[in-house]
Amino acid sequence: MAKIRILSNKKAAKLRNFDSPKKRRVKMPWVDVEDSPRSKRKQGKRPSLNGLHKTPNRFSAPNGPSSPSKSNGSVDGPTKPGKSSSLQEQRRALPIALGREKLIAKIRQNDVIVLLGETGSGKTTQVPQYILESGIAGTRMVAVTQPRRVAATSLAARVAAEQNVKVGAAVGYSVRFDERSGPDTRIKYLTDGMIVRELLSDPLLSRYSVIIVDEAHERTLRTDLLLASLKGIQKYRSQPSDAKGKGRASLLNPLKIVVMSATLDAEKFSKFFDNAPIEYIQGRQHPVQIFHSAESQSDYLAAALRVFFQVHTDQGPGDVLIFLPGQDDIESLEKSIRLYANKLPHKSMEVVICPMYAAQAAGQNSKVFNAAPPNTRKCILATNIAETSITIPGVKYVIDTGKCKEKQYLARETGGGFDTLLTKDITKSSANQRAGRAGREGSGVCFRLYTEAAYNNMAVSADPEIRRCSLTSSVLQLKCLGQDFQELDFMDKPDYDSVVSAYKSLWLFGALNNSKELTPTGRQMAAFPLDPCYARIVLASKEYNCAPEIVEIVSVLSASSKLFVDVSDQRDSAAELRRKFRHPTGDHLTILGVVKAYQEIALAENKAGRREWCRKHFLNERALLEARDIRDQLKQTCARFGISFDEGVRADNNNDDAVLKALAHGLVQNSALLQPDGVTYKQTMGHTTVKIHPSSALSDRKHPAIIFNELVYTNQVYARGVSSIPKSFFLSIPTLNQRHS
DNA sequence: GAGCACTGC
Repeated sequence: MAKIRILSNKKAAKLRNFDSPKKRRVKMPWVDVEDSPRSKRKQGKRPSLNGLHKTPNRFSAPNGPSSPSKSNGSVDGPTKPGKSSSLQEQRRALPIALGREKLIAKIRQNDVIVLLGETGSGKTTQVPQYILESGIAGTRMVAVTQPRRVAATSLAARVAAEQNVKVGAAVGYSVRFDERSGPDTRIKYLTDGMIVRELLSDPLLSRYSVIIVDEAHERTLRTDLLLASLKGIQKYRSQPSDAKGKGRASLLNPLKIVVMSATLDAEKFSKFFDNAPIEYIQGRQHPVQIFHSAESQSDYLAAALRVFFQVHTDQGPGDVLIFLPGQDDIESLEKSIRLYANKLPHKSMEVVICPMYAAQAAGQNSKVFNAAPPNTRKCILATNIAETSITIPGVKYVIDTGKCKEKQYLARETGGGFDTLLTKDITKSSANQRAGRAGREGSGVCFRLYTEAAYNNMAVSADPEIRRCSLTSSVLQLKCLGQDFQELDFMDKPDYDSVVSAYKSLWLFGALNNSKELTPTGRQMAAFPLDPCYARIVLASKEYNCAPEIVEIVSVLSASSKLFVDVSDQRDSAAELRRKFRHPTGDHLTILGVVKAYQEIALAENKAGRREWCRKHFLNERALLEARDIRDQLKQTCARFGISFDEGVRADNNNDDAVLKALAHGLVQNSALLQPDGVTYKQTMGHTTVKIHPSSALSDRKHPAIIFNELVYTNQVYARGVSSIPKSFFLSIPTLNQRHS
């Protein structure tokens, strides 16, 4: 069966035309593809092609070239200086250089300014240097925060080169696992998570005289937390010394804040900082011509397929980037494009399809970064990964479905909440960012598979993370600063239920006592760079004497990449190979088994051998390596609290019970009991009925009681990362009845 | 019977 997606109007399942005031008609030489035998349609899922052949697509004319404005995590400005060309010349040629003196004056006069700069304006590399060169920073440091690590490190490298110093000297960076800064460092690029960590040990950020918050429009939870804290810190540091009976504040320079953002929501930042002045910096992005669909598309996959071949057959050279919401759409579109590409006349250009999403195995997407061979067009099918984190060379055409998947935390008054992961319409800011991907190297074209009216109706930017995430970790961090989350002045108020559910979780962990005060346990938990529930598990492992095992497991769970890679066409053989790692109690001990096996291989094999072993077993080595770094970091924190690693991970499995008991301590809220139907489970705390996710080692078995890492609602509520525990374990865990002093 | 993207002294 062909897969038909109905989005809005069932009757509109027939594909509509693209219409244009300019009557821009495009011929579709591939119309005969519709004549492919029906039998072939059965092979694999792919979009409905209803009406595909009937009328040519037409796009409405753009409102002239557009220069999308959201900047991305990569280095602003030219990034490949010729060996001999002068970096200083390049600096002077940047759009921002013209306004240098004015900008310096503005920053000198104001405690806060909001800086709007388009991609390519050079704001992220130049403003810190201007501040330093003008002497505004005094003797302290300039911090530049970034949401992503790669951005922080590559920006530092660029600016160090411009200053003609080594990274770690006058210009440095600080990201997790990697710090390059020293006593001489004056400009420091760091992740927003890192500066929030610094806040915990230095609540006034006394090492800095200027904080530049870059990419503020992304509104990560940590950026919002930082902005809220900065407001208070700034007030405190500008007080006269006797105002609060403490002299300490006056010893510090007043703090200057520069908020850098995309153009769309600058007013909001300005208002938040008492109407701080807004400065605008012209960008230098190549023009991107934008076409909107004349009518809304009920089937974005079919529409994307049509438009791709339209571009492929009618337009000049240049790679095509198609934005899709998720892996299944990518795989399905890949099959369709492959099928129809084979039916093109021989003289046409070849098509190389590059799927791109985060769960891919290492190296699976390497061809995307190589230039396409002669007479070949790359077609990149990507999720949001290509929107900000990865820049793909050669892209001239963007096809934007207007959809993405977004995680949203649904807090409940009882029993904790769960995440939803649903396909949603993108935002204006995201749409502009996607279009901008066509103009990285030259002028480009973006085809939007939605109407101009739909674009105008989009939200300006995504709901800030503070309204979409669990707040448990942030509430705990603020508690360590002696602050209560709900008393802080945030740009957007968090959802009340989320705050309540965060406090409740922390109380259940014993991190807060009955008076909502931080306990010693809570302070210890906050010291771990972990989700609070995992931090609780690590602390519990001391009691049960299984810290080595727990830390291995928690490290893998905390790694950003998934341990098991998914190659959907080899799903069966992958499952077969994984069976030998499968532990009867479930996913947690299965992970431990994989880590142990990898460590044995690591002793016996060289780098290539290890990589081959991972590939053969469908394991993501990147996840294992990242987990190793996390483990080493966690061991250091453990050492501070007397958690011992002397015995190491036991070779036999007779510590399994202890491991499961420790896990249960952090996952109290994530537990469920088998229902009489023998398929679904009911939360022990809360009323949600859940199923075990099919990727779990336990999915095809029945267990009276389970604990799990997370609940995600996609088309059902699934428990992921599941282990079976004896019901009696619940008795040993702190529950609602237990009081904390 | 199925997985948007980031991040942490």
